Amino acid sequence: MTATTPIPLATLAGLLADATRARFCLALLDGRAWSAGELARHAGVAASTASEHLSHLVRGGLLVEERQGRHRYLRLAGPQVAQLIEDMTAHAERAGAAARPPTLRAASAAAAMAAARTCYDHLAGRLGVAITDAFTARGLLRQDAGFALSDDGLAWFAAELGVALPASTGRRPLARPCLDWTERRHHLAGAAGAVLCATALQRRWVSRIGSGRALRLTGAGRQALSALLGLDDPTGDLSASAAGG
Amino acid sequence: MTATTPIPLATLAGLLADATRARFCLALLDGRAWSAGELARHAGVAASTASEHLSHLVRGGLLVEERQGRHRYLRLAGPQVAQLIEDMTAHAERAGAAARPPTLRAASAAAAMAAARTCYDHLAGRLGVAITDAFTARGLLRQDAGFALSDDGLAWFAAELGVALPASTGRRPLARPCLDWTERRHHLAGAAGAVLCATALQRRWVSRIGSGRALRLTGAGRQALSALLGLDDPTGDLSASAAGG
DNA sequence: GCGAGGTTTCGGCGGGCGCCGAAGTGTGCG
DNA sequence: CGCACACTTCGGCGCCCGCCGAAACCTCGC
Repeated sequence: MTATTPIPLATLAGLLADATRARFCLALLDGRAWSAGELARHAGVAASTASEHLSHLVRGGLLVEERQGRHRYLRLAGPQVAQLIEDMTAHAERAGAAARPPTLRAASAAAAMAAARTCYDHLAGRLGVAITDAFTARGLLRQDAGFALSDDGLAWFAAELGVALPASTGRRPLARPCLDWTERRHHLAGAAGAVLCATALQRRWVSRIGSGRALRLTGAGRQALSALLGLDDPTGDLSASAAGG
Repeated sequence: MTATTPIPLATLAGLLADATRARFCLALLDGRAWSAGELARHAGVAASTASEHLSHLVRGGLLVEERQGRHRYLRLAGPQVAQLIEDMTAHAERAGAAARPPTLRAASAAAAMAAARTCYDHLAGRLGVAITDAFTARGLLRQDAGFALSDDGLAWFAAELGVALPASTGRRPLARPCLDWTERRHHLAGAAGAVLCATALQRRWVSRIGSGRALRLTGAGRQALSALLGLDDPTGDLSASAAGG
């Protein structure tokens, strides 16, 4: 009878408060669509359990589904949802980093993620931060009074990268900061970040490692980043070669 | 024995997934410190229940406590936490706005909140959005390639408002967009937004209504906004005087 | 030092919810 | 047309956790 008002904040948080549902959302942060079965296996639960969770997440507006034959494919509902989950992860990592088992066998996977990965539709990790720093150092991105591309930065996409940025008409900002939870600094997100990431994948500057979010920087990528942004050793591998494990 | 890895995202979300804890955090969004008893009464639970919830939230890093004599005062742990909760509220409102009882008696309180309120330490509601629009229209704020104050905008704070902006050295950005969940558009947040809100309160341009987040625009406030930003009717009251309920 | 009032700890209760396996539905392939 | 497979629905189980009241603890003021 205590039908207290639902509190939308609590309802939304409840969707992410379960470990299995959170695992689903984190997996989907790679921006691609997964089938229900893939997600179930990934999270280590029965298909029936996953099915109910996924319906729950779709109803809550965090995921969208696309049915093809006997498959049900699921994606994050959009960049805003991805941003929210990334933000929450960043906060959670900050708070929980202290009380955590220092290392598990999967440390090598974590190392690959820390070097370079996608963050929904843009670049993250040391690579993403290094690119953002290079943008800032060359005056293409200004972070002193907010976070915005300069006129030079807008021109760079057309003249140097050779791709068109979407018009700023939509609700999505051209540039926005996204907190990198391994580097604990901001990297470039928004429509410009998405264009940059898509271009890098398309031109094989980076390639996906396995089926996850981790990326490998290719030789062509190193050359391109050096030529376009004067960026050498973008993932910090050279200077870190003497670091022990 | 299925000691699945804790999943920090789920842990964080779990803190906000309970209606009572969420109510606490939403109340604390006014940026001030509440005593444990005040929060318990506000949420309608026993003091013992509140006590445990609050310890939980402090342990999780969302709240910080300050003990004075027999009182325990609680605040949000910082602007980042406030931002996260605001973001989640915005998302939740967007998703849940459809299936909601259209109106309850507290509609007048909601109306006051929609007109003008604080959002942790900056201005929100129609007032906050109108000020942000005025900034943009006068070239003080650029939203076309991100979200940043222009050089004119930086000068405005010193020359027109007559207050110093904090150096951009800290981790906190000078300007950032904050999604307004009543207007569904961005308003100005960050250090500049905080300075503006603090100045408005200090100079009595706005005053708090009761003990909540809602604000009333004073006559002095109308004059100041008109003189400084060419902004008339910042809360839309004049044009809305014929709107039925 | 004693009472009043704010806060915390402790049991105990109850509901909600995540889990599974089994059975049911729908799709694709041979 | 029937099997295989992906997914969904349905019961049932068990645990987690939020709730309360009683009692202890602490601080203040007299």
